[in-house]
Amino acid sequence: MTPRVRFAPSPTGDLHVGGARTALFNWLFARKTGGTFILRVEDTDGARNTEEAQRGIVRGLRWLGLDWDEGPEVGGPHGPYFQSQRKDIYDAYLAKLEAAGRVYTEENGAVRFKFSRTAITVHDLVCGDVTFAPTEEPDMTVRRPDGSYIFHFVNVVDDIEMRMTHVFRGEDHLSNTWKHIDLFHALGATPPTYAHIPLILNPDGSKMSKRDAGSAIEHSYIHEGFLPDAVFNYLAMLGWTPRAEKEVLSREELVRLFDLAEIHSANARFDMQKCQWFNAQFLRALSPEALLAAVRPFLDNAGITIADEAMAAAVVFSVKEKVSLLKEIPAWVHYFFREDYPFEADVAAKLKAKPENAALLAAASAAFAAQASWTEETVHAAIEAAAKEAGVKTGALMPLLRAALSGQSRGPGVSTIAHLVGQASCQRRIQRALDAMAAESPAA
RNA sequence: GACCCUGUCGUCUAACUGGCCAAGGCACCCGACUUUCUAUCGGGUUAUUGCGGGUUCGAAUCCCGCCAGGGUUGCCA
Repeated sequence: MTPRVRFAPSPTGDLHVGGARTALFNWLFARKTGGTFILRVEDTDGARNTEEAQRGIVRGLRWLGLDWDEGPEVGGPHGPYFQSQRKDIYDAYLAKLEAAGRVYTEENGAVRFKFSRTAITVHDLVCGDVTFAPTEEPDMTVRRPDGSYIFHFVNVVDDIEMRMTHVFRGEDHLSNTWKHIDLFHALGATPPTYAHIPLILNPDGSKMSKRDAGSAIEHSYIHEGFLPDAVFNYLAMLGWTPRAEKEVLSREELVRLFDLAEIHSANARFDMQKCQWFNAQFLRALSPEALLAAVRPFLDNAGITIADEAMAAAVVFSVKEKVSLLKEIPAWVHYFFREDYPFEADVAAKLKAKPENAALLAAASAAFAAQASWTEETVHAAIEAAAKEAGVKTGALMPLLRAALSGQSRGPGVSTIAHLVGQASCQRRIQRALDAMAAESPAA
């Protein structure tokens, strides 16, 4: 029997890291074993579910590349995949429970499931055998007075109906699993194989909830400029360590290495810095074109207009080792795309620091103007020659040129900047800097 | 409160079925290099493996107790 696993979110809010990680482990298992990954929307609580939340979850899963084989948008033989559309099925299963004498109706109409009140053992792939003593809890409500059904019931019914073989979910469900097993037995079905994976905690060890940093996929990752593969990689390693020499791994490598038995049983704390480190690693591995495509929304958002695609790709590529998040890139490259960039305070001060700076810049400008070929190498050579002729070290001229050409004190190599903005622009940029220096330093 | 899970450097984790100075990544600190850096290179600090007992020649690994964190205990999922 090929494995069938599912991710069953409730659309009450954004896709949460915990949920994303649960989906990811299910996906990894399915892809590893050649099984089927199903997405089922548990929207039985009409009062709390929203259409927008549901779309957000789908968006988040797609962004992470967690494609499902059955579920919303793709269909499948066991649909519908929205619990809100499966009432007839639940009614039928409730009738089974009735026939077996395992339910009773209260005065207000709510229906409760009679627990067997025997010891129940959960055979968990991560936690081992966990035995729960006969319960003293009140019987469990499975249907509300208004006819809608409760999570525990529909979850079990759908796992039976959708032929789930394994159920991998957060450890917060472990304590309730005996109820599900009780239900499976009452319905004459065999429970799936369970694996309860550890929860993700905040850095301080408290429970990570909706509003905590790093909790929402869309807000904390997509909008911040993370790469899907990087988040995928980091999430996979929260609670699991692949047996590999390295930890920066591709999706394919992660699938190949995945082993459910290696998942830890201790909760993991979320480390945003490590997550960003992963992102930096993946960022550097991107080609100029891929990097440009990824950063484009952030460039657009910063009001940067691109005229030359190849040049833009080379530009973002030149700063890829300076950043760890895509959203940081615009601040590093904006001056490449405009010539009215501001001179940062310390940069302006540096330019005016020495009276001879103007002459040095003018010399460099003249050297640039004389260039017949314009490659990074020839530009570099021209700068060195200009410095030598002026009697200063190359290291003295470089910072001045950087300041004049970019208005900033940080960035890619000066030759790279000069080469990318082009010969003509270099002339204009240096002249503009000279003008600014003259205007702001009447005394000199 | 009861029940369940867990407890190795700040953090994520290693350490074959008990056996070499408890290993690595991230973070941090220092140094070097460089035209800049949130880059790169080099080096380094941080753990009596939650605490206390016990078993053993030997325990992070096994047993007991305690403590701490998390979870569950809903007509939420």
